[in-house]
Amino acid sequence: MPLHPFAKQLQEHKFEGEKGEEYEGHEYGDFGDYFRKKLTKLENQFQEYVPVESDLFKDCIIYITGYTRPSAPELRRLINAHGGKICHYLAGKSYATHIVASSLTARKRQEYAKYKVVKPEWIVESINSNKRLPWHDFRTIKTEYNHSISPFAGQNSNAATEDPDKQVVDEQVDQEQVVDEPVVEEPPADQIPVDSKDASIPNILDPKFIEHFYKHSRLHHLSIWKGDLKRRFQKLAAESNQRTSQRALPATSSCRVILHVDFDSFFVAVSLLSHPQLSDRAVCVSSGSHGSSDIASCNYVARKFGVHNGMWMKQARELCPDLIAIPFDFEGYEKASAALYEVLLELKPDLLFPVSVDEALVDVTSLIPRNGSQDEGFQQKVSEFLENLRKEIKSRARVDASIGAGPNVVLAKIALRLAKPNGQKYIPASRALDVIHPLPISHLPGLGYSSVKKLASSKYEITTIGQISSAGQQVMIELLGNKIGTKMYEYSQGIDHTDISVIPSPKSIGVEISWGVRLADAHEVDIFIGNLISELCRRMKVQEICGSQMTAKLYKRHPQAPINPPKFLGHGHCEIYTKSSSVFPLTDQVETLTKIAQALIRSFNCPPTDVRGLGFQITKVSTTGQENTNQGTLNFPKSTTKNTDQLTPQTTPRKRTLTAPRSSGSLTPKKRPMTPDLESSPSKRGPTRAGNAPQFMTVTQQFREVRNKREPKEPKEPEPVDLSVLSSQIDTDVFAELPPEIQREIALQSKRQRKQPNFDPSRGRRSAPTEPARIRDPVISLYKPIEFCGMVDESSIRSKLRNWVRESASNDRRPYREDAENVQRFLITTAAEDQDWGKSKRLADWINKQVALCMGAATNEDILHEWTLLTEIFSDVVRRVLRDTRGITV
DNA sequence: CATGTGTGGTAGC
DNA sequence: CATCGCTACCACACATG
Repeated sequence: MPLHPFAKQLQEHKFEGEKGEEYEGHEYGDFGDYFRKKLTKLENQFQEYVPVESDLFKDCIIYITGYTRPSAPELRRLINAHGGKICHYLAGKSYATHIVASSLTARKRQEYAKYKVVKPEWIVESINSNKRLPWHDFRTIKTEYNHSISPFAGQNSNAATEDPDKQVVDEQVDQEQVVDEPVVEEPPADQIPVDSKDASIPNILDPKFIEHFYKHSRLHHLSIWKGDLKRRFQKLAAESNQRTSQRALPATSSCRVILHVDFDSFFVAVSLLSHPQLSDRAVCVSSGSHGSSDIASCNYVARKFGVHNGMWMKQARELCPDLIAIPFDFEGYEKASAALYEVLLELKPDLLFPVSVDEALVDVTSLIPRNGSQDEGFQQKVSEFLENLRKEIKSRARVDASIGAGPNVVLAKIALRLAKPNGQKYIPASRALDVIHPLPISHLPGLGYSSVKKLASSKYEITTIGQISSAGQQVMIELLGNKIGTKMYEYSQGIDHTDISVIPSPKSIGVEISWGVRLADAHEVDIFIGNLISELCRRMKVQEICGSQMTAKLYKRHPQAPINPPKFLGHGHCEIYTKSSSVFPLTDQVETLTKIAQALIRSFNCPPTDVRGLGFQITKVSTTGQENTNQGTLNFPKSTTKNTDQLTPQTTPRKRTLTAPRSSGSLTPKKRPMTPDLESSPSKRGPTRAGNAPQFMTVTQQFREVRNKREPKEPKEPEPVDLSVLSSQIDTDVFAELPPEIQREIALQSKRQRKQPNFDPSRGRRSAPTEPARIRDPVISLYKPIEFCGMVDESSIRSKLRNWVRESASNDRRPYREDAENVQRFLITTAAEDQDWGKSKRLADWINKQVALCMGAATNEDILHEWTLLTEIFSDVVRRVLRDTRGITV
């Protein structure tokens, strides 16, 4: 029997390194992914092997979406047979030439406005009449939608060619214009009008959406900048520790001088550098001028009207009708930030702890010498120091900075609030209580909106720091809990134990988007998850972080919330759910994490159209980079760099009290290295590992162990198929096509694992026995994966399959991934190639029967369930292949 | 009581 | 038309055995 080239390829295909993964082509749970990829591959193959009947759709790249008649697979077959190409997802705006859809949601109508969106009849009737009919006659979207685009775009870009700023300044034009126009950062005039639609948001399914969103998200930038700074200073600290011996920290905390340095209304100040003529006006930075746009930052002129950060434009306008909005200037922010940190580094402070892109804590104790404890001139010296520092920052960053100073962090922070705008304030320990007690509790770092409200509305009616002090520690604990209560009480006494000498290593890494998320169906949800996880993994690779657990977060539209929230494309009022996976081996692989993520989200059982946001966080992390032991003390060797002391009027050599390093200093190892993988997932531990005294391994070492382990040279341990992941991996197309009872079954499997969001999140429920993504102990045995090399005889195949099922049943074993792969591969080949097409169907049925027979009452329910599901998948894949290769429906 | 999960709060503009 | 509501961490209540 001559092998069809496609079948041959399948037979010979090695599944390792499917997509060029360096390792863990066999990471657990891969089977589901394999299944999905294989189907895609199948379809791609068909594009080449299906006999071409005509050239009708030559050069057409067609995307099919939603329910269609004929079905999507049938349409695919027809299109392929007539010279067209299928596009499996809308990769970019321009990729697909046509979209086939019977109907579209309003949102999709908008999204697809630029495409040729046609009804399936276009395909069918074109084929029937043997010529490509004009697509206009089969439009899904009515004409008006396709018009409005280009005229507007042209107008937009024209407007941008004029210089809006000049106009504004010279003529005092209405602010409304000012608001809009600077927002347009524009390409040169020769830009093609239609293309200047850079402003349009990419399709949510397009990976570009995420890129685009993050590019414009201020909160994203803030977080990323902060992370970058932390890493940078951690590295710096590590280096400085290597070069020099431990440098002693100033003796007691009470005589230290900590600065909290921060730019005034940072974003707006920097953005104003490009609009200097507006600096006396009420100005804010926001991404648009319309009602629901967030105010990221507003200047003090605007603040006088009650405008504040985070407020919506709509409300701000009511308070301050003349408010002017100017656009973000993310590059400018980075530059100003760099200038600030340069200045601070040049100080060579005792410690430098980044708080934010525009904000840092600096220990400058040894830069301001003190003559005895009762130094009358000390305050003056501090004052001069701050003055000079602020001048230097201003001259280098071109933006005003304020500085708060105090003997500890909390006092420095409070002082900063008092210093703003463009000022400085030193709170010496001796005057601390007098200064802070009259202040409102909102001045305390750590008390946000909720806690302030809680304290004020309590029976103690606490509104000032002084009242915290008199209420006492017990009351605070009663109101805020042990830790925070104690801390806030201490703050009220001017006491703070915050240690800025250590920059802790990262404990988690995550991504989240809860804006612009509008998804039509489960398939789209999966695609979006995939894109998010890709982004997450990209960051993990850059940061050299691997992790062993995932927490998924879902924003679900609140049942009573409107479909379209007041904020354009915002998440509106949502119920938020989180769910963690069980622990898995350290990884940073997209495929693995995507599957886990999809399984987690699926478990929420949220209608896809109600999804308003998704987030994923990786925990139990380990860095692959250099040594991960705790460091972060930033000691600056005075000798190695030249001292440009212009900021330190006192040129006295800094005194270095040679006390012993503090217990939390950089030489102190972390309490105990985390052992995420080896502890929590013993199944992945190699047999030899037990004797290895893992407690002496650093995290890094452990990580390397695991990493090496993942690419085993020795015969692999068999891995069970993880059906909770697997089932979630079934292509939604496939899922939709599964018989209802199987769908229910799969849904049930998810339900059984955890509560549904719709339910009251009461805690009383038993937790389910199976967790998603759990890794079971693989049996290390004489296991050899099932093979069918060249087998043709049906009865021998049957007996092989029966033995496989029997043996597994008698060992009460879940299906192993590799077995499942091999069986499925064999079934696909048989279905696609064997002269006797019924054979594949019979074999699938046979497996089904054997499972029913062998996996009796004695079998563990979960295992039985997995086997059952597996057989259903087999049957389904056979059905699909038969239909797609031979047009046979069974 | 040690441990894990889900939720809530905070910070930066 | 709009808009770009992120990220990391800590702390707690509660469940589990």
